[in-house]
Amino acid sequence: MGFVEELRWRGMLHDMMPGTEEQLLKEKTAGYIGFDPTGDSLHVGHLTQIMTLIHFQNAGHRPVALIGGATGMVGDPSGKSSERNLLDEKTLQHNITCLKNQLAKFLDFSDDAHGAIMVNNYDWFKDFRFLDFIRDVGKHITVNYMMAKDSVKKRLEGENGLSFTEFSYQLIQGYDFYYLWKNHGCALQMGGSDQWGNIVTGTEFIRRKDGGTAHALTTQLIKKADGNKFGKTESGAVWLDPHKTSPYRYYQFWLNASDEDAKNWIKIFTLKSKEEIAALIAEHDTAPHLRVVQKALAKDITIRTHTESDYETAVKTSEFLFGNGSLDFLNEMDHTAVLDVFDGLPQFQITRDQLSAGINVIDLLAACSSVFPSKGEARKMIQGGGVSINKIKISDADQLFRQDDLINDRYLIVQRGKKNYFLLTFS
RNA sequence: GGGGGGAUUCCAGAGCGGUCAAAUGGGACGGACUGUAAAUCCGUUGCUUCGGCUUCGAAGGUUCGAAUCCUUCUCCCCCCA
Repeated sequence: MGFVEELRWRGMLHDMMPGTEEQLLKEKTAGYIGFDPTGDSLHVGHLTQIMTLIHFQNAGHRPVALIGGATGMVGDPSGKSSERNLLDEKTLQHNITCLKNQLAKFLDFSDDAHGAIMVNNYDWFKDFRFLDFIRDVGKHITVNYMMAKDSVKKRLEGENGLSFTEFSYQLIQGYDFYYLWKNHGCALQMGGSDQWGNIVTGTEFIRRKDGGTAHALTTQLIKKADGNKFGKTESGAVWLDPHKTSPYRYYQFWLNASDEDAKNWIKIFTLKSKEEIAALIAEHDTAPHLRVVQKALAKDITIRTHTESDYETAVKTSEFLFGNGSLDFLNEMDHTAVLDVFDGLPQFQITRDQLSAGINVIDLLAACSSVFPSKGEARKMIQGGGVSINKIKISDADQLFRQDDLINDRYLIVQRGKKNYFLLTFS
């Protein structure tokens, strides 16, 4: 199956320039996607682009990951983002290394014909002088053309205006495409559908400057079925870096997908075949409460993002917390095993001697630990029936905890709401 | 350079000199119902030793009393040159 066809049945394809599919079927092609190194980790929002590159590579083409060391400094007006800060060289270098390591988990960066490569546009922009740029690049694209872009138009009509820096973003990205086309034979740029305008500026620039042909392909932006933004949870973005988002949380994020979302996402974020997915969905529909699609989705992505054993720990933890695992289970485990199960959950250390007089729940949760940011909030939540300790709902805001309330002689398991667990360790 | 408008609690956005910790909507969080779904309904959404305390761009001032009036400053937007 061709690359485009693959994206199509998976529901990932948004738009492409005429001739793109023909080009890809005709010969092995290099294609790129840009990533901004604004942070030291990618998050699930980037996963669509990563999957696109994986499919691209699997179809026998050469994926190019462009790290936007230069563009990241400028800020793409396509988002609602305002001006970005310049990253210093050191941070940038650090971020690039981190991103590369993450991408290397998903793509094959070996040296063969379709091995992925990674480039940084800072390399060709850092010595590009302003006068050279406006003469060699700016000359070929009219302002009229640039102003017609939706991203620009929106900002022009909006309240906040648009700085020249941001306005010039599409030229910079356009030049990237030209550079890769010229030097790496890169004939295709891919990206989210919000990148269409920027990508097309690139193909246009290539045509006007060198009379060359290049192609554009965009993918669907992922949204949740209820219209909310994909990839955000109460604790912020869901990162691929296990230190920022633990494998347990990562697993939970996918497991919590609604039925509708899971059925779409399993096509997008796993490499499972059409038949496999159809079978899973059919199975799911006969017994929706078992959530086989969510489980398959979460398993597949967790393993590919992290490791098999991370996945197993996440499942074990989930089963204990959400299943009917009794506290005896924990009491029987040794300390290290307990810590293993709770790996990835927020933990707080509290000194043991505070227990002798008994600690009030409110103090325990708001002062001794940061389960709640303030006592008032802790109290309100308890009154609202949203707090459990050791799986027992707290009904009295003045309840005291003592030595013998501890599990395994050192732990308290705090539950805020149904899904948020915290481990308090006394030492 | 000239003229005009604006800055309010996470966001958007009301706010008459007292009854404003500040309408309303969104978001977020919690509860009920469930399948750790969706939809729906309900509650909470500055801090508190529950007496109060600190908030409405910043600093001063007028008042018994100011988010609301005055002065200066900072920032933002729009229009004209």
